[in-house]
Amino acid sequence: MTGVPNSKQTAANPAPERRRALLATAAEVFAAQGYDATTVRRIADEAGLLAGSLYYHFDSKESMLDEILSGFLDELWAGYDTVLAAGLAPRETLEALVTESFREIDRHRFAVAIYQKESHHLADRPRFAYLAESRRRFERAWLGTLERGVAQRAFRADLDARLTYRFLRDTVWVAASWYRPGGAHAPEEIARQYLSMVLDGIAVRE
Amino acid sequence: MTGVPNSKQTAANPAPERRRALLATAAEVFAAQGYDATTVRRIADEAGLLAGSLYYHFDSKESMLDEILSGFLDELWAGYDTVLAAGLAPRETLEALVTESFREIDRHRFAVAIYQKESHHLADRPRFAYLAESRRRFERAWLGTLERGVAQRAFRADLDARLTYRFLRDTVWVAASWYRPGGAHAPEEIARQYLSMVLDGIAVRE
DNA sequence: CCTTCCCTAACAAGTGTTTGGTAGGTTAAC
DNA sequence: GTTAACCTACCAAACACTTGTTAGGGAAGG
Repeated sequence: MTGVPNSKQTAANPAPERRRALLATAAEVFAAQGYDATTVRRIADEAGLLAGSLYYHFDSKESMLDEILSGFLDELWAGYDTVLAAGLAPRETLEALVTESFREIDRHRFAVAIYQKESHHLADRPRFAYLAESRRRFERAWLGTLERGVAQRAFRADLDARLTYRFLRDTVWVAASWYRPGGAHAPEEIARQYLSMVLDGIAVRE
Repeated sequence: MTGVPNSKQTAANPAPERRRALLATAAEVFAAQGYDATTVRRIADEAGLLAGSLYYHFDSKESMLDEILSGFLDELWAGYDTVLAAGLAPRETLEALVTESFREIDRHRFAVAIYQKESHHLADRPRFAYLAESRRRFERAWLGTLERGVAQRAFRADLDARLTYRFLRDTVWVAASWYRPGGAHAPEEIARQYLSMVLDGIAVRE
C-alpha cells in the first residue's frame, strides 16, 4: 500500500468530497438495480474511473453500502429524536414524525430505497445489526405514539394498533420509490396530504 | 439434451406437481434474499437436489422468475377483472379490489414480495414487458375508480388523485412483506380494517 | 428398452479484490 | 531555485472464487 488512505467515519479527512460523490453515485446504482445485482465495475463506470480505483477510497463494496445506510439512519434519528423530545401531544407527534420522514426521503431517497429493499435480509449479518436495532426503535416510537393517542382518545380504539402502525410505516417509506425531488409536490405538501388522508380518511363525510 | 423436458405455460404436463413445488421453494428463497442474491445452488439445496438437476425442469434461473411472476399476475387479473366487470359503485369497487388484493397476498405472498422488489428494474427487459403492461392496467383500474368516486362525491375532491392512488397501492402491497398466513388476522379481516382506516381515517371524529 | 429424474463433473464468464506502478501536484532540503 | 522526496488519486493487470449452465451418464420403474 502506498499512502494512508481512508479512515472511515472519522471527522476531518482532507478530501471527503470525493468520497461523498462516489457514495452518491453508488447509492443511485444500488437503488436502481439492487445491491447484489450491482457490480463494482458498474459503479466505477458511472463515476468515471476503474473498478480497482474504488478500493483506494473504500475497502469493500459492503462498506460502501454500510456507509450509505448508517449515514442515512444517523440523520434520520437526529430528526426523530428532536421530535420525540419535544413532548408534543400524540397527534402532533405523529404529524411531526410523518413530516420529518418525508423530509428525509427528500434528502436520502436512494438510501431509503436501498434500505427498503435490502434491510430485511441484511439485518442478520453482525455488521448490519444496527438495522435491526433501528427497526426496534422505530417501532417503539411510532407504536408508542399511536397507543398514547388511543389512550387519550385522539385516535380510534377499534383498530389493531400493530396493523395501523404497519400501514403508517409502509406507506410513508414506500414513497421513496416514486418520489422525485423537484416534482409537483414538496415533501411538506406530501406529508400534509398524507396526514389528511390517514387521519380523516378519503371518503366524503356525511 | 436427454428427454423432452419442460414446455412452459402449457396445460397438461405429466408431472407438474414437482415443478410447482420447486417453483414454490424458489419463490421463497427469491423473496427472502432477492433474485440476484439467490444462487441456483441455494435453491437446489433448499429443494433437496443439485444445482444442475434444476435444469431438467427449467431452462434457466430467469425462466423460474418469469413463471413465478406471470403465474401470480395471471391469477391477480382474473380476480380483478371479475370485480371490475361487476359494475359496482366506486366505493364498493374499491372495497372489492382491496379485499381481492389481500386474498392474492394470502395466496402468493412470496410472488408479491418478489414483484415488489424486482419488478421495477425488470420491466425494461423485453421478456418481462408484461410487468410494465400490468402496471399500466393496474393504474387505470385503481385511479379510474378513485376518479369516478370523486366525480360521484363518494371520495374527497381535495386530495391529489395520483397521490391517493400511490398511497392505496403501496400500502396494500407492502403488506406482503409482513403478512404471515395463519396469523392473527385473515385476509378479509385485514382488508376490512385497512378499508376502515383508509376510508374514515384513524383520528377520532368530533 | 424407454422414460423420468437426478448426479457428477466440468465449462466459460463474471465477480470482488489485490498488487504494483505512475502521472501530477505539493512540500522540504540544499 | 533547483532538486529530491512524498502524497494523492488513479490505472493496468491479474488473482481466486463464484456464478449460471451444459454434457454425459446412471438408477429406478414400467
